[in-house]
Amino acid sequence: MPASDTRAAIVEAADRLFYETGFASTSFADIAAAVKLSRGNFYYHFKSKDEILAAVIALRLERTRKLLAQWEDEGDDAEARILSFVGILIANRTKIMRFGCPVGTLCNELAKLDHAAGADAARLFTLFRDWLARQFRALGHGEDEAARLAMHLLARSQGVATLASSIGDDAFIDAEVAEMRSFVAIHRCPAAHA
Amino acid sequence: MPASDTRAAIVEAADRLFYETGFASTSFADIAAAVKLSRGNFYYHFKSKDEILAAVIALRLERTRKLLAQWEDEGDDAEARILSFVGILIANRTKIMRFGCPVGTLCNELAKLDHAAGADAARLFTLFRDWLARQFRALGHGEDEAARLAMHLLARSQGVATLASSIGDDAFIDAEVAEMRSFVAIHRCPAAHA
DNA sequence: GTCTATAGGAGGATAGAC
DNA sequence: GTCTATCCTCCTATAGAC
Repeated sequence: MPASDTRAAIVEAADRLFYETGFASTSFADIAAAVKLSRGNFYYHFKSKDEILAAVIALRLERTRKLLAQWEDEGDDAEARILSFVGILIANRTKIMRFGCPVGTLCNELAKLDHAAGADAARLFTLFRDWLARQFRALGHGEDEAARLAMHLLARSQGVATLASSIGDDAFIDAEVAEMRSFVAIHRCPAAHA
Repeated sequence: MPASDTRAAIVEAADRLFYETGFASTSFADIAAAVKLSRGNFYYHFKSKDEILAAVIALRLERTRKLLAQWEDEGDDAEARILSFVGILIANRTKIMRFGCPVGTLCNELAKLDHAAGADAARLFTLFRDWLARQFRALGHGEDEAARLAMHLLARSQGVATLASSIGDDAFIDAEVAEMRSFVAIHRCPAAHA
């Protein structure tokens, strides 16, 4: 197999394992086993665990950018685009209920490890934040208000993910998503709530 | 030193370390060093890491019950009591910005480890949830609505904690707490938003 | 109740054959 | 590019002296 394919398979497996079992608790042996590679050969592709983490974060950043670009294309208007964001709680509900949000849980873990990559992982959040802020701007909100609304929506989706995976109440996600949708509807027109 | 004192010191140190560096990343040696105890002696008090975790969760449950009872005593009315809950984001802001919420991050970690104690840790959440629900009931809300409002407020505080520790924007906490306070004010009277 | 010493194993990382 | 073999460190856990 070409090196780039093996490398991609490693990053893919690490991405999944870091999400499902955590960064600290995932060993080289776990990743090697997932891609059916010997531990020794592993180091031909990655010199350290931090290097794999960097690659995983880079992969997630790239995928997030593509996802946001896709929502940008598909959404008829800014409101529809924001609702695409809200919808990931429903689309990914099964995994979220088991493992929480991939972004939030990784950031939490890296913060506790005092890991240098924590700042890079947080860029996943700012990607969503800035994109959401642009959508609220498009709805007619001022710059500061749009930024606030973006952070607010991001925080709410995070809270839902954490509680859903902790308490595991299925109806809770539906209720919160419904509330978030009406929140978006209310903020469709800046004049309506000023 | 009596065994109970040493034991209490161990649980105290483990509580802090599990919060600040995570459960999986905290070793026996770390805890032993924190209480200035040899690793060997450690096993006189606790047979396994899971036993310490159980003790830490029990300690947190006990402290949470006391905290809720205190808020119950101090708050003049249900609204004031709910605002005590909202206020922990301000009171603990420094630690939250560095390590997130002690409850949420522990539950996240145990979920990924598929650890049996995850259910016990989640009881920390349900303690807050049930207490909040009772306060909303006291404000005149129906049982289902009170439960929903409780989960909603819990989710929002979780989201704020996660984003605050990830992105680290200081003004964000203030803004969100202000919004939560007005949310509570709006739901002071069920008739006002029915 | 506390210590030192140590067993046994897992994890990160490297060397060198093929 | 992939393998096996190996080193070293750190961790959980135990044994036994004091």
